[in-house]
Amino acid sequence: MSTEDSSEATELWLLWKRAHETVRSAVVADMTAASGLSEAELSVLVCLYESGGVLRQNAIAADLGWDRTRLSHQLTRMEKRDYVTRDKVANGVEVALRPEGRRTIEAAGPSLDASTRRHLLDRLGPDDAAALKAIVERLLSSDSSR
Amino acid sequence: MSTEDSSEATELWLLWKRAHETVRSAVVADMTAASGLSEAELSVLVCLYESGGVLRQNAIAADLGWDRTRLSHQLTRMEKRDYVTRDKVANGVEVALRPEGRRTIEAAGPSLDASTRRHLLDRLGPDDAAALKAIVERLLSSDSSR
DNA sequence: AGTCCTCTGTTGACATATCAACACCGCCCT
DNA sequence: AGGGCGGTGTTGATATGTCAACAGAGGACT
Repeated sequence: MSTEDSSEATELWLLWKRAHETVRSAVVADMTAASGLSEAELSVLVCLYESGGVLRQNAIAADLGWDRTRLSHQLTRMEKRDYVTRDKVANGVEVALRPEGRRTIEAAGPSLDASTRRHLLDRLGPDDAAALKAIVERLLSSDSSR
Repeated sequence: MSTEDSSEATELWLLWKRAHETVRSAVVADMTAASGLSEAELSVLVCLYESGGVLRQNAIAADLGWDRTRLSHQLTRMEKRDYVTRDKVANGVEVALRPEGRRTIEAAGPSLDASTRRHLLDRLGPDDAAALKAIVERLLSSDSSR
């Protein structure tokens, strides 16, 4: 860095982005090696799995902070891979985890834990980890667009 | 959220990703409206601009945490839009900001400041902002892959 | 009934990201 | 010289994300 022209807000945003990108690429590389899942597939599968295996499409989008279009395309791809099914239901679409998807996400879980611990949790001390968690939770709860 | 199966590390990572995605989509929407720049173009232009307008391709990739391929494709697109030029130089390629790129990033700066302040800085208190900054800086400085 | 909303999801065109393979250059080594 | 080797960048195929336009269901209003 040299001229340092950004405002405080922009500077924080750029730093945050860079840190996020760094951790993300490391974790994604691990996950691709361990399970063959892409980041997007993993996000959707985790979301479904943690909610018991069935969710409205809309709920997934809200949960991940994705837009409708992106999720729609992603689910189309995941249907082809037998990870999920879609069923029309009153005023929406219900997405359900299929056995292949469940098997895959269950197999990927431990790798994900190890990877996130190595690239994120262990690099922060316990104090920073707790602080970061509190901060992102506050950020999410103050989000007007959800 | 319901069953809560993730480890502490995975849970923190998912929360962080979601918060990042939320802020990102809001900022990107603002920037697209204000300047027509995509997130990727903005990142590269900011990086170049803050370094005085000329950087080795490799340095940009390191600075942004991107991989070579991604940056190469991105620069190809940005050359077509007259934002930057590429020149072969001893052991690498030098990327330079062109007038069109400089003009665009200078015009976008204030919008970016306003947007990041609104969607990030103002949602954190001053304390949280300082804490987040310290955390990401520590994360970045402990990164072994750079 | 009809019309007008809003919410939800889809589609196709296009922008962007990723992966594997390749090309080039400078350096070290013998 | 000749032969590896690591660092740097490119290319094309493919996967993924974004945008604008559309489709359909249901609710509110007259």
